[in-house]
Amino acid sequence: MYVTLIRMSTVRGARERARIEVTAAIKDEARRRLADEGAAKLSLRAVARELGMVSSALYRYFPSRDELLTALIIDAYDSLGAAAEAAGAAALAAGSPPRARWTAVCEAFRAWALAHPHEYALIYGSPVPGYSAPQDTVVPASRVANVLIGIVRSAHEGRGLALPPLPATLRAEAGRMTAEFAEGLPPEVTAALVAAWAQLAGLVSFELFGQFNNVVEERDAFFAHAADQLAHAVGLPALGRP
Amino acid sequence: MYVTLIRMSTVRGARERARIEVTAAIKDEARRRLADEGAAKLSLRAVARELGMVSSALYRYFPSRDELLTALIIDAYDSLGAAAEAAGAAALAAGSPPRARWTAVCEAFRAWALAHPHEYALIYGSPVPGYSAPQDTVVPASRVANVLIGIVRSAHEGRGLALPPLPATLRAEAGRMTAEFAEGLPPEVTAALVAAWAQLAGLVSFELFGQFNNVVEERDAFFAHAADQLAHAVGLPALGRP
DNA sequence: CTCTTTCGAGAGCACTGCTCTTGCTTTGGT
DNA sequence: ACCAAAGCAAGAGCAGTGCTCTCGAAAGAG
Repeated sequence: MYVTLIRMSTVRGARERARIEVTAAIKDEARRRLADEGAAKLSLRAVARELGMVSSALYRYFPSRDELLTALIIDAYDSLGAAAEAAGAAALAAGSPPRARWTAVCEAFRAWALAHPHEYALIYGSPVPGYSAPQDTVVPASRVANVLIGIVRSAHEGRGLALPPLPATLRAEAGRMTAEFAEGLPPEVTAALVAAWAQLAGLVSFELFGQFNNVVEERDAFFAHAADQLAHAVGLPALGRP
Repeated sequence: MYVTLIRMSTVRGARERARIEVTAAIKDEARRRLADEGAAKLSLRAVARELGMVSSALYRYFPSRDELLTALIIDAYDSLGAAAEAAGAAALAAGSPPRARWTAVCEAFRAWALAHPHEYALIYGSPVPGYSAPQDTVVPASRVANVLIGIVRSAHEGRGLALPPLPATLRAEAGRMTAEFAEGLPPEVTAALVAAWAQLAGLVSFELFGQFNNVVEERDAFFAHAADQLAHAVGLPALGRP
């Protein structure tokens, strides 16, 4: 059994090695074309042409165009999640207080989105196919959220966060959400956290999708302030008062 | 000149009448197919087929598929804007205080989105074509924002809204935004309002695009609370204290 | 009644996702 | 070392797409 696991993760032969390489090459080329012209115009034939193979050969690696897009979505979630985790870890290593760590992660989120607009659109824009959310995407999708949860949790463990009580209609739901993925947090904080997560994406989406054109000019300063207000909304204490 | 204006708005002859009717029929059928299968799968040929005409004839009415989509986008903005305006006017007529009017408009926004998911995705999701935002869309696009601005402005004129001061980096920008489309509001409120507008869309988008699947179950209660918190963030006083 | 504009129909081009069949190469068991 | 099995690339082909062009008929203007 142990040996089997080892052999599963190692490269068995030239054939499997080639398959891995070709799969990666397809995804790379697809990502390049995605960055150039967006998901709508991503065509399997063009990817195959660019790779010097015929389009039908590509179906040995991805059973359909949607499956290729799903693979790109998972990679995008992982890339964005890694960026958020790195920003959180760096801020933690620098000894920043929770609120500064929160805004650092928000800034990293936005920076990644600005650097990979089409990949961001792929994951946080409108779902391109018949909006199928395969189970493979839920784990990578939760990485960003988990970073934010971790920051708020450490702040709560440190000095205790308090927010106004929830309306009666939301108390059970907030308790359930807390038990499910934010154990230890006050239910009010969990509810605020989930909302802040969506609101963060709303801010970035509006900037990226042109909704802020002719409205917001100083994007950096505007986002920094909005992210700080988001931190306030989840109960993180303001900086300056230790 | 007066006669000319009259004749511009009236129907000149059978030919123009037919053109208007056919144009409307094309948009209706396109909207129907959009609601069924989404913008990605909307095909001119299918629309023409359903209307009993040949695809090339459709190009007499819309020069390209993207132009048809743009027309649908404008209509969607107008429909959503009308829904928001109606909700705001109804709450005003009922004598509701600003904070209740704010949440009423937010609820109307969400209700419209849930009722027209693909049209919502068209305007607030990722831009489908080469992300062209024609100038024709900016006026209808601002209707929702104007309703929210109006509510906050009336609240400010009533008793004066106050929010913590802005960071220095944002003061000039907030002043510019205020002068441009929110005359009379404190700059801090204008900045919070623009952020809240994007955050509102973020909340709705997350629900609609499946990001809340397996996370938020009680969507109605969750959104109601989040919208209320948004009202708090722009400085609207809480209910219960007149 | 003419002449011009407008419109629908059809053919056609270049492209797409996807399937199926045909051979070639690598692999794993005997 | 051999040989069947599996994996693979290539090509042809199907149904569909956006869009262009030409042609004949209908409607409006003079």
